[in-house]
Amino acid sequence: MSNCSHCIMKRFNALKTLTHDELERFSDHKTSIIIKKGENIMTEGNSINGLYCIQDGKCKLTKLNTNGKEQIIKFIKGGDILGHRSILSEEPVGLNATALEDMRVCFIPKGDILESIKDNPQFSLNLIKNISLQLSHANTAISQMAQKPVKDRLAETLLSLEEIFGVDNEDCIDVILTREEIANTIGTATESAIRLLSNLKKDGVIDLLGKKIKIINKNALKNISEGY
Amino acid sequence: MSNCSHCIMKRFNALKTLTHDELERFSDHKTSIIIKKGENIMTEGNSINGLYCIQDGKCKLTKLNTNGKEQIIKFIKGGDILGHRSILSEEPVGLNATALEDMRVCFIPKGDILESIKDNPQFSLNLIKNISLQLSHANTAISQMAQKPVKDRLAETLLSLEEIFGVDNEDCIDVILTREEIANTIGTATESAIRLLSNLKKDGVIDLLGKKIKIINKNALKNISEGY
DNA sequence: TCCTATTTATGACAAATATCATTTATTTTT
DNA sequence: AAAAATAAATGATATTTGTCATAAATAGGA
Repeated sequence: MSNCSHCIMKRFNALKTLTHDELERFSDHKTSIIIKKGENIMTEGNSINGLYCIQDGKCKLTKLNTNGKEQIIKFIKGGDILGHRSILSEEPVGLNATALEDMRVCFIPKGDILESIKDNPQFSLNLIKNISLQLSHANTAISQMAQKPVKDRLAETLLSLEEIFGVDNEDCIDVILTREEIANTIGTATESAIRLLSNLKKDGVIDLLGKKIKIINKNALKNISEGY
Repeated sequence: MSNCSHCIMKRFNALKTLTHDELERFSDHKTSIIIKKGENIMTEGNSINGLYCIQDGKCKLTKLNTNGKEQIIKFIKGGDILGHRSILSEEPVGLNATALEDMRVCFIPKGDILESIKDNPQFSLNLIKNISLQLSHANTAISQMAQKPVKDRLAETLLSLEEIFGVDNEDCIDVILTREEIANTIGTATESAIRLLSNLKKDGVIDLLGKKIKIINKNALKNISEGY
């Protein structure tokens, strides 16, 4: 099994402040998991007893509404970590993490994480910063959901998806989402999302190649996202 | 000037884990401030060099949208703290904190807070829990903004306002908000908020006494907030 | 206390968005 | 490769929500 000391994860996030000894301890206790597309890494309301390091693959963090609708809160990719909020706050997981494609994930038991939090102030500070940043993004999202029309939110979401996942060799946003998932991200009906995507294509702002989306005019998209 | 050791604040929040010595240190360095209705305690984008303890009074945390609209993210009252997120994440303040009425606030310099964070793991853990809880609430808010109609969100907000501020001696929700502020909380036009409030009154679910709002049928309101 | 400014309220209408129905395209299964 | 299932696209229509206009009520200042 691979060793945490050499893992790409430690280039990212809070993990980069871990010492060699801490990484060795993680290595000894970690388990590697394969999550198939559509499966959950974590499930809303469940308790969790460790930290997940995403080696490879993408997932969506969702919340099920009282009306049965799924809201996508955030996207996660290789190099991200999951579960630290729940460990720190000692509360159940608040979101579902569902694989958008097959994933490789490492699980590090809670005990090891807590030990590093106790011993390594820089590590815990970085975890706090991570959560703070998420809160800051969430507040922005509340504001935009509440006050921007669907078209603006779609434009914003497309820009943000390209930001997060980058582009493939055909310059398409490098993530495969159904139209329903896009709708569940911006908070609208699937048909509305489809219609607005078609309009953006007609206006030459984006191109649609099956499920793949290519941003053609990023400036136009930025303007739309700001209501122009 | 009053002493932190005897302050009501230490019954609440993260501050309850502070030692007597820490509180004495806070006492020596703290300043008391009066914030007049309409004034800002903190302003979006500004940096901050301490923690605010709300002794008395209410304020709103808002975000100004690119389209110039104000979104109310959260309400704050006596016993709450402000600014800890910014201190921990070493980032500018993300929200405006504007007094809804005259307020008494204590300011504790950043240095003292950071010292306690370093020395007192329980204190920093409680700060983290506070931020985590806020994140959890924010995610719920995103989901509801995105997927619930305005009427449901209004019902939800009224229940939540009563939860936060309690009721006065006439059983009215104990906070004075303009209709515009209510609209900016649920993310709708002022006229829409007014209309829906009128409807709720007509249906006997709430009563409107000037700016004061009394919840008459809490169950009906709960049902509305869940889409029934 | 009166005057003025702001806030609340309500109607009329316009725009945005959702829902339903149907067709076409794509993916998955057999 | 064909059949079945799922997803995407689009039109028609209903509903929700926003905007503008105006009147009534309330609050704040001279």
